Amino acid sequence: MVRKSTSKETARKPNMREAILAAAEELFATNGFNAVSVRDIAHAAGANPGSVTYHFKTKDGLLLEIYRRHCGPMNLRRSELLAAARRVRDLQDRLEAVVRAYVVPAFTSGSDLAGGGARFTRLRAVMSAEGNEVARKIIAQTFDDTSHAFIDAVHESLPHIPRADIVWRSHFLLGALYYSLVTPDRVSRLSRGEADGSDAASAIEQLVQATVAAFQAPALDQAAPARRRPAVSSKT
Amino acid sequence: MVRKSTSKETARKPNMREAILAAAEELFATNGFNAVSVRDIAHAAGANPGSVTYHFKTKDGLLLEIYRRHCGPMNLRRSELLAAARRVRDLQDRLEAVVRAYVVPAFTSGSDLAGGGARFTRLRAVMSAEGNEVARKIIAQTFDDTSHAFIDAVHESLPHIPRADIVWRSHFLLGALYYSLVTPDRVSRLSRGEADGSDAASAIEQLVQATVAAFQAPALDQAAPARRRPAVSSKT
DNA sequence: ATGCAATTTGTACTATCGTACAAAAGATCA
DNA sequence: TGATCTTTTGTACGATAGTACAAATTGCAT
Repeated sequence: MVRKSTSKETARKPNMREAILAAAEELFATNGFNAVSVRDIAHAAGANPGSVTYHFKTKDGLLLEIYRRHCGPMNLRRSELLAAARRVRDLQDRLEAVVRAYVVPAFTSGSDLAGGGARFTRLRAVMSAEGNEVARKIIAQTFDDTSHAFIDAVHESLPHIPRADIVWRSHFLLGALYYSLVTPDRVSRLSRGEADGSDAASAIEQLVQATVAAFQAPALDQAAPARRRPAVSSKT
Repeated sequence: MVRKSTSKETARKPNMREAILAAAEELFATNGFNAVSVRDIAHAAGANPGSVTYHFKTKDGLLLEIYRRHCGPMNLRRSELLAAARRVRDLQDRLEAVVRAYVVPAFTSGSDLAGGGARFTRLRAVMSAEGNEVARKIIAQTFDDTSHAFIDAVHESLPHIPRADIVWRSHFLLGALYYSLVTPDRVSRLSRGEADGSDAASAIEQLVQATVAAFQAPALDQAAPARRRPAVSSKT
């Protein structure tokens, strides 16, 4: 194949479609859907506004395509890791492996899409916060299966914990995961430089450790504010 | 100046300013900042678009005023509860009280503002996700003191845990808290009706329980070498 | 009632939004 | 090469955005 470049290095355009998708991902993930205009995206991608319409018809269509590209690979990776985690014999180790199978694909690249894992997860976090309709539909029908599989796997390792409690705690996990990707600078700031919020490896380890402990907490067998039962040492 | 507030009917339109603030809060918290127009807000408040300009000058000014009204009372309530929590003698109980002091004001009304606690927290979550500039400035200069006080209080109860770890875990707490307010329906859906995601009391108890356990997890540097970690491929 | 300041209304201006569409440019192959 | 299809460009249109501003209205002290 003969490449004729060396003229413009402003992001070679062998595939303008990809450039638009990448630019849109980044802009949506950092500024939200409505704050970003089609012209912003086109400019960031070095493309013409009309080109966005040509490839994706509408702005919603562009968002839809971003989801379509990532959901498959990420869910595939998750179920592979989850299947491997289920085969871990030690119960304690298995729980950690299960949590890791859920967390790692969200932070790292799922396939050949360059560094797209964390970016796409951040995008999902922002769309979720904005109550984006396009995203809501895709999420419910694409990720609920994965979430149920994850919850079931956790429940297998912790059969004495009610399923509802596990749902709550896995919900907290997703919230923590999202927030870590949305405002990593807050970690750096509050730790006064002792921790780097944008270091994916640290975030994963911290999140896995904290989440495993949270899952292992005693169950809330009563919704009543009648304090805890003496599961762990209590005072008087 | 003599204020004449004899009428008990405070519902109709004695204060259009308040109605606009409440409507803006609700709309921003559910749809994001950019998705809501000044006309939307005015319509929801039963006011004229020009009235918004009159009271708050700009759309940013409106958001600023929302923050101004809530930050004070919420932080006051938090420091009161935190001070009370610090006086709990039993270390285990104290940790739970400290976490509760952080969580409860975020879910419940902080002052006379009707049911505004959860709504304002949801608003903060959405603004954080959108990377809103107005919100970012206020947050950093208003909530960092409270966050540091909270982190210090947790550290007092868990002196053997490195401060950086506590920062991470309290960051996870805030993320979980935000997400619980942003998409409570997900909890109901994934639990197949066994749990009600929009029940504030349940959310608080579940979050407190899970978070206390997460804080009590062993520190990362002592946990890592001791145990064999399940193999999981991760890239940068 | 009368006057005055505070508030609400109605409207208009400019900027920018998403999107459509025709023309230009590039690619592909008989 | 010329024909045909794909992609990019440039421009335009209607809708809606934030905001300004004058006129109309209201609330209160006199």
